Amino acid sequence: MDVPWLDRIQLAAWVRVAALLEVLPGTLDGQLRRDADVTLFEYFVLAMLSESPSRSLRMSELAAQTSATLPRLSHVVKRMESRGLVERRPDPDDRRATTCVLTDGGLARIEEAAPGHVAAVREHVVDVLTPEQLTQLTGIADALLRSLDTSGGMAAMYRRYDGAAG
Amino acid sequence: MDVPWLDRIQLAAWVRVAALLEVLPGTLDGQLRRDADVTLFEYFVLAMLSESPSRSLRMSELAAQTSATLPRLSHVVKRMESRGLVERRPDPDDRRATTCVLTDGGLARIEEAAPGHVAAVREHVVDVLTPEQLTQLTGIADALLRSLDTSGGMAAMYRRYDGAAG
DNA sequence: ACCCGGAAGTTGTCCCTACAACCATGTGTG
DNA sequence: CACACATGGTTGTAGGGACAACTTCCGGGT
Repeated sequence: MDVPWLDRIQLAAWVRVAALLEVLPGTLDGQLRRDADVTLFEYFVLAMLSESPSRSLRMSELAAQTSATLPRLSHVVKRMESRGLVERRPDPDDRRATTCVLTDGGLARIEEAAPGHVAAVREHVVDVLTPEQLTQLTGIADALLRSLDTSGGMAAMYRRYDGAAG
Repeated sequence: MDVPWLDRIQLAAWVRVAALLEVLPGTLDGQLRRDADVTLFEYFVLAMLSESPSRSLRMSELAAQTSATLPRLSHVVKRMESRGLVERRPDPDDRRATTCVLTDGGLARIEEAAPGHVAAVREHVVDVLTPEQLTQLTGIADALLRSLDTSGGMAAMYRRYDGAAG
């Protein structure tokens, strides 16, 4: 464990990234909670389901697409089910599996939440960067995710959103 | 609230950032918890204190430097105090204020934790990017933080770490 | 047919965070 | 001096996430 310390340039980058990690999620999460009574993570769940042709996904796949662990997703989906946003039904083919289905109420909720969320993402992320920085950011995030995602689980998720640096 | 939806390039960037926000904190936090029994946030607290000349900071300033709210910091510091990592003492000048002091045990703890943490930051962030990307990232994070930090509180924090894009 | 390993989910528990309410002290203004 | 208001901080509580244990089920080998 004999690792060289970070130099000035590296430290400058890391400190800013760390601050970002601390602040950005809270900002977006707060907006969604206040305006649509949904967590940022719950929003992702709704989004992934709504973009599925069948409006449904298996729990394990949903977990992969939202970068979450299965236990966490299970808890969240249970709460969402009690609020009528999704439904869980056992898969007849594989009786271990559970399919998570987006309800009409859930669809309505995300359609209601989307404009405000997009506005927040624009305000705090997209619109404060130049187009050049945006493509740089895509490349950077790609590199970081590859090093984090050893199991390759979430490759499927963002591969669908295949921008300039896909 | 009539906001244009994100185009392909913007969406590609945002989806990757969102995934990063979900995964990176957990990775770094997990490493510190396992190897040093400290939270990522607690590590920052120790780091900010250890870099202060007096090894102490007022709560409000410590909160600003760690991008945290005061209630959160208060809870965390209380727990850390019970573990002997820091001490709290009232400020004689302003009797509302509380000064947080790093103990010898706290200093030992962060010195013990630092190598592993730096290794993780290198492995997952610094070393997977080219030097060019690293300076790009600094500029990007700077722009984002400026838009998030309306109160200007954390400017003080990362201004100290003044790299190429300072 | 049986057994064993692994995959899919669920549940329980503990810790952490956000939010709001609250207390105490300082500061400015008439 | 008295008042209102702001500042610094703590506490209570409710809710979300991490981790580990457990159940059920599939599949391959013998």
